[in-house]
Amino acid sequence: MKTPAEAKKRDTYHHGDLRSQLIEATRQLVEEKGPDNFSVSEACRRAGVSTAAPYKHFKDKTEMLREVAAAGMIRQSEQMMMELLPLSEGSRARIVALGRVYIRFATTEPGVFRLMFTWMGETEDDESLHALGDSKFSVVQMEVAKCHGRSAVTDVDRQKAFILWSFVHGLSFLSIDGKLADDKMPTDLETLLEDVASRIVPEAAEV
Amino acid sequence: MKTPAEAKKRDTYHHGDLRSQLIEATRQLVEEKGPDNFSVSEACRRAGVSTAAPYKHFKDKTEMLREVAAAGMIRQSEQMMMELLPLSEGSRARIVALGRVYIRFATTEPGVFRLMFTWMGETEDDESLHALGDSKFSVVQMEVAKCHGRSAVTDVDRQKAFILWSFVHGLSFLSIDGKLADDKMPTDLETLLEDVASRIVPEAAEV
DNA sequence: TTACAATGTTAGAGTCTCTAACTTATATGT
DNA sequence: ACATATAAGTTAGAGACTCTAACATTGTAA
Repeated sequence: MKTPAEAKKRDTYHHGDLRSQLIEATRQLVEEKGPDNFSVSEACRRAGVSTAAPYKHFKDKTEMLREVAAAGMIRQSEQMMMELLPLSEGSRARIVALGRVYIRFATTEPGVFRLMFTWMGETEDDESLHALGDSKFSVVQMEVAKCHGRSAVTDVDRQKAFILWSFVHGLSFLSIDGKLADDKMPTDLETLLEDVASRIVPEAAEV
Repeated sequence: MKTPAEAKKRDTYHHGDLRSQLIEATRQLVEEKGPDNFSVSEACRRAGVSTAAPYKHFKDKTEMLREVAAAGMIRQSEQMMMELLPLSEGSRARIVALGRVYIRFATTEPGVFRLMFTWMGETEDDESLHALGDSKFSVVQMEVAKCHGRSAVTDVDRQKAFILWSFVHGLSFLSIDGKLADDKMPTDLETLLEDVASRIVPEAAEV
């Protein structure tokens, strides 16, 4: 008598993999409905458990969303590192690549991206999200330093990295808000990134 | 028998100024609790009316928040225009001023600022919010053109304005997320804005 | 194997959004 | 001035949601 739309009923009392499946359901829902319209109930329906089940694994709704946000942070970092691999050290192409991947993540997973920066301003958040963000910033700082042929990061590098980060961060939001539509922008994203990078960091480091 | 904490009871059946007072209560709550934790019920309590009253003035919760967001857009625009007044035409100081006010608004009213860009990505939003944002962008485009001694906006101006906007937009978010704390940034905001502006627009227009 | 810890369940309290039906004040037409 | 329509409140309540309490089932370890 199970409805077709209903998720497969378990034959075992215990789910076996509920925690991670709830996180995945949460991620999907955040993407589909937006971070605001996510409900624990619906995630439970997708995972095929009662609405009380999540509270054996998470303190509350916020903690579930925080898990998704943290996973997003890590996923974005990994993508950035991946893109860096084939590019030669100290080249400006690496700076451009970091920006490109940052924005690609935002446009590919706008819901999660928004979520990642939703609670940033709140005081009660744990440090882990901030730490994950800071580590990404450190990478950019390092790349800027290397573009100048330095192995240690100076204040100038920090400032330049911050400018680049702000630009890319803002561009990401404007993109998912539809401001990067073709009729708004004269040039494409790649040209834009190149343009900005060229104004901040030198062409190549003198070895 | 009225509790002291309770809002003053009306002697008239009709409130008289409910719509605007609900908007103001909403604005305050968005600022105090954040856009996510706002509830219509609490706004009603503040305004001293029943929880059904708002629905005579607004379609739903979203429409109330949208009003606050739109008012924020306008307020921010006004502040930007205000700051522009005493500065001479075509000077780069005007560009810097626009950025400074943009960020000042974000840090002064972080709740409303977040709210303004919360629904931007959603498809069902009406055009008014986008239109308000676009008009601000147009101002920046004009200022960039004037810095180059042009009276009409070219594609180059558009692109430069977009870069500036992205930067300032991202910087605003990073600021309210605590990334602009003293220990993170070597220089102050004003220096940073000057630095960026100098990389995008020329010092002064040749008349 | 027997007790305990982990992980499910149902029931329900409390909150929220929004609608329906009703009530009161205000505005309008003659 | 008076009747009446409309605007703007009210209470009651449906339906959804978060989270807790108490109970049920399963896995694990002494």
